[in-house]
Amino acid sequence: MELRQELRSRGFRLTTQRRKILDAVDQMVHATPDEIHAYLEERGDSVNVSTVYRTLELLQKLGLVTHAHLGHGPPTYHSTHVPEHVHLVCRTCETVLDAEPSVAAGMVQSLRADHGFDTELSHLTVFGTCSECRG
Amino acid sequence: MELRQELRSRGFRLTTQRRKILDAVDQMVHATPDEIHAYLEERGDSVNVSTVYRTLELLQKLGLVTHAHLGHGPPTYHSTHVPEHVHLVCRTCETVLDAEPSVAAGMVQSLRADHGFDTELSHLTVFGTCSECRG
DNA sequence: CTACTTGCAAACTCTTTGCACCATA
DNA sequence: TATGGTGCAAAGAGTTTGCAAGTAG
Repeated sequence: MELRQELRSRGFRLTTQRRKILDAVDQMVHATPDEIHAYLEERGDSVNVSTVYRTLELLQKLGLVTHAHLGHGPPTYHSTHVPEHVHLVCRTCETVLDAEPSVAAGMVQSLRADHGFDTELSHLTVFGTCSECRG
Repeated sequence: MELRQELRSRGFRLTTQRRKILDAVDQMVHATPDEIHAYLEERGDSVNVSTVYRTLELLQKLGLVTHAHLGHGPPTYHSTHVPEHVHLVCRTCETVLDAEPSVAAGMVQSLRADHGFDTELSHLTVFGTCSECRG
């Protein structure tokens, strides 16, 4: 199990809570800390909120999850098992769509060439209006 | 004065606070509500925090300011007088750079063509690593 | 056993809201 | 002077932290 190894190799312990939280992130695809907490609660796998926050930070340090900011609210986490993608957030209906990283290829190149800036694609959120809401 | 007209035409009043807050946003270029509040405080132009929040929301509705999310924290406001630009945020040193909207032209086209998605460029924040931090 | 983890509760930060008083038009 | 606006204080979300008790290794 990947989780166990990542943890042990850095002196951390594998606990029930850590396994449950990583499972939840894997299954939920896009989830905020609160949503993860609620999800586990529902399934009777109650884990304290502080533990959820501490664990997400740890899993992120281990490279097993990442997060993106999909608007005003709390950050959204996803498993790094899910293929990398760009988030499109509609500011009218709040819907979140995923797009292939390739759409941003040109921008990534320009930013590297013109600004020496190395873009983190999995963290990219594009705000705008979706086709539905453009009418 | 643009502000007065925008307000009056929709039945709002021009108050000292509203003028001060818009001035602050114009001058600070990138600022969170708290920073705006602190900035005014320092200059002896004390305005209550709730008024700062209420006013920013109003100014945004009037199209005089916009905001972007530059990370975990509160949203960052800027005057719409400032030319439209894309934000580059370094996740290592937290620095915020601005880039010309043209870097994203390709992405905007792809998203429109492939997803019918209309990108709001002034709201675009790209996370990554700046040249300094790449070493 | 021992050090790492968790749960709990309290503290904090950011933001919103209700209400009496104030000021613009 | 009639609304609309402000300040204040309190209430709320979301997140962090200190500490005693629990548990993996």
